[in-house]
Amino acid sequence: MTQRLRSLSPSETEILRLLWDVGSGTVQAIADRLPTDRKIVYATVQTLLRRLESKGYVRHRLVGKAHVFEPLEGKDKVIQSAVGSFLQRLFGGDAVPLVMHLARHRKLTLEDVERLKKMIEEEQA
Amino acid sequence: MTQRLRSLSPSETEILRLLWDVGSGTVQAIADRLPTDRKIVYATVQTLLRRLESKGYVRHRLVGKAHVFEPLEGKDKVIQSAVGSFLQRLFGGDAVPLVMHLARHRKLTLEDVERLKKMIEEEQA
DNA sequence: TGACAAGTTGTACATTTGTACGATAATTTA
DNA sequence: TAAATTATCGTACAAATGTACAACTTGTCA
Repeated sequence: MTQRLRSLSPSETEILRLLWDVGSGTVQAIADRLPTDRKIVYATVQTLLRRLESKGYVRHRLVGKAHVFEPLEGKDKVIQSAVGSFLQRLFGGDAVPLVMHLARHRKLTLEDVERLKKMIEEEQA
Repeated sequence: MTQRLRSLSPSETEILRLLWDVGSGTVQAIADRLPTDRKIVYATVQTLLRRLESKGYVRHRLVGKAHVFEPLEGKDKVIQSAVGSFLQRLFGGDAVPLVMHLARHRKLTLEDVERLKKMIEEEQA
């Protein structure tokens, strides 16, 4: 019985994403990938990783003295839940206004949309 | 000097969205629009509206004994900021994986994408 | 072998968040 | 006009969040 996914705070989510990006890494490795304008210290990243671990999203193993963390929960599952609640909160669950917003603010190119279209056509087949 | 937008908590965002939907309304009116599975009482909605007011997102005027709340900040500005930080947190700022996710999970139809495409073409003109 | 560096652990703590009760005031109704 | 209703206001409070210091441990290098 896989224990219910506990909710992720924004900062935790941020850190978890960085971990997905690298696959696995030490506290230091994660801290290094923070955008330069994101000013939190090593110890804070460490705390967030600990919390992610206690919530069951990551685990670590020892490599020498260092803890190497790696994601546990499937990325897609986490994203689905995050996107779902975000969508609910801000748009009542409807994705359309969100993508319209993205388009209006030039976050999507024509090529992106072409790929998107292709993907949906395949899904339907 | 319009004071910096203070951050919105998830619950506050949820309530603010409902207020956008109705344009303006009393605490009761907002509470009534909550999805039935969202179990928070009148008093809680009231607190959230008060907090939204103290953060400068809404204001109220008296109509009889009741407080009628209405949004202050432009919806688009708030959405932009919310979407922006969400995107940053979960996808490092790139909108493409987000829409791909939506497509894969059938949150978007072909017609949606057509409209999207048209919109982008117009934007570019 | 003794000091330095790199890590971890325990702990802390102010703020924000989620949620709501009880008291009070005004309004309607019987 | 007394009772019921409807609202607000002040306040509360536990939990989650964001952020981080200080102490301890262990491996490494001079």
